[in-house]
Amino acid sequence: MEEDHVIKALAALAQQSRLRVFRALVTAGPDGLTPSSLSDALALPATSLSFHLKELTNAGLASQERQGRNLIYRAAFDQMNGLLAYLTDNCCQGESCALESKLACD
Amino acid sequence: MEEDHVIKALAALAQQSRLRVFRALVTAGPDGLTPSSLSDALALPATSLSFHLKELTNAGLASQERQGRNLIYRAAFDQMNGLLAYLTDNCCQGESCALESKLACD
DNA sequence: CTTATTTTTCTATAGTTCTATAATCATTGA
DNA sequence: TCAATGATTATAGAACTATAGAAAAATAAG
Repeated sequence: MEEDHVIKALAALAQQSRLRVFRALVTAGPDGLTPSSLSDALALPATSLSFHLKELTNAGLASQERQGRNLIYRAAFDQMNGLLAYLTDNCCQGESCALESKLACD
Repeated sequence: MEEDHVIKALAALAQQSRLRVFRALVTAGPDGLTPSSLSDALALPATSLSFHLKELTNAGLASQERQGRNLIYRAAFDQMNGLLAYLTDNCCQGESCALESKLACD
């Protein structure tokens, strides 16, 4: 993943409502969630939720699909993998991070 | 790591100059770097650099120590570990992330 | 003590983000 | 077509963030 893309993804997650939305999408798994169920679960006004879902989508961390009258949002697991890979590779090589992941595999 | 702390750390990294500064600190390892060497390496004005170092420090991702006339900044590897642990545990459980880390250990 | 060096703080400005309200678009069913 | 439901867009104001130059604080050396 490129630096610009990483920054967008980090910025997308660096906000309480969006981090919660993303966690909810991750927990929901491949089935995804509709805005209305997210709105109920997280007690967010629909209009705020829509704003944040758009941010997550623009950052590539969520995808949108229409099913009839509803939209389904899903976490983009591959993007999240890419983000984590970048952070472990580029921001953790100096010391304990690399060490720990090696240890975890012994 | 708590949600608030995670959000601060993500926000601290979600900016080009700061991500670069942090990467440089990580690469430098336990020796750390002075603001002047960072300023040279990244072509950042001292005043901007100071602002961003402060942000990283406030987020707990860097530490500061004085050595005579110079300051030494170091990456906080433990905090970065905590951040990565939170993201893998809370934002990646649904599907491939957990899977991949398991596979990596086989 | 004075001066030079390193780094931070102050101040001002420009730009971005978040939130809420109101209006609009898209889909379904009567 | 018309109304109802699900969701987004538009807009505006408040709060926050980024940048840069000038001034100030901390330290070391002469």
